[in-house]
Amino acid sequence: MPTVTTATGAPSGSRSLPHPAREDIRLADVLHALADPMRLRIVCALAAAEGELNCADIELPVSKSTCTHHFRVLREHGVIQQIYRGTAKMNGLRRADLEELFPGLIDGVLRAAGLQERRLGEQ
Amino acid sequence: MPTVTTATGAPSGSRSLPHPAREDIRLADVLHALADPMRLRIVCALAAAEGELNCADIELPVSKSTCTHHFRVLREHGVIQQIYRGTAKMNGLRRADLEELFPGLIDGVLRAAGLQERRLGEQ
DNA sequence: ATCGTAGTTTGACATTCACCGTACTACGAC
DNA sequence: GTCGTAGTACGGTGAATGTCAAACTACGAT
Repeated sequence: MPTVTTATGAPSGSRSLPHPAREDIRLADVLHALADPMRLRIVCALAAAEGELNCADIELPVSKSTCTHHFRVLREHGVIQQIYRGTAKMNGLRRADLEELFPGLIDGVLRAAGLQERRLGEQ
Repeated sequence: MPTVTTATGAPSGSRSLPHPAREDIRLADVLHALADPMRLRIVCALAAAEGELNCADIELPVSKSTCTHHFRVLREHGVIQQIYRGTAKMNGLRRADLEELFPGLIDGVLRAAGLQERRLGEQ
């Protein structure tokens, strides 16, 4: 048998990743996704790099599988979008969708994260 | 032996509740505290009522003990402050502290919650 | 002193979470 | 084809979470 069939029947060769539609994104889910230091770092890094980053560009003090886990949480809760680009997986903030649903929220969180880092770093 | 001694040695008759100092409040903790539909409702209610509310003023579809739990999470993570006033326990948002640490954050969350409620309610 | 009201505490339970290591898959380059 | 690299999937572990019911405590009113 070929090794190609995926459980979901999705075509192999264009690995697709499920993203919630904009209208299915919930505030509590977004907050939950952001309520983890690791994921907060990821989101800050994505925001800082205006464009897309691959997973390895953000070095985190956790294992590869844990890293995958955090990126998936962010994607499934609607905070980032991920697409395969060759062998890499590029990640980007869903700024437009989040801004439309919860205007100002992400910027507020990012700003708060920056302020806290400065405060704790210099103390 | 009298029944009055509390485990912590706190004087009975002025039941005291531990609150984190402002500088100990962490963004991830605040987001985590807000990342629950029940607690979001509590916070919205407290924000709407400019002053203090006792626990029972916010009716939630959960048991009394679960309610206690959620209020404690909010307090221990620095989102609300609670004080005993006779037989009632009054709750208030720690607006000033949060505003100083994370300016605009709470308002952003509250606004997002309002927008989402309107969006989901009318659809 | 007794009672009702408001909220706590405890213990339990099912679920979820963050984390890991190992085995695996998909892709590009050689 | 074969190999290396990037990331996934699986299985597991210990801790935290949201929930409840039942017994309890503190306070004010009667």
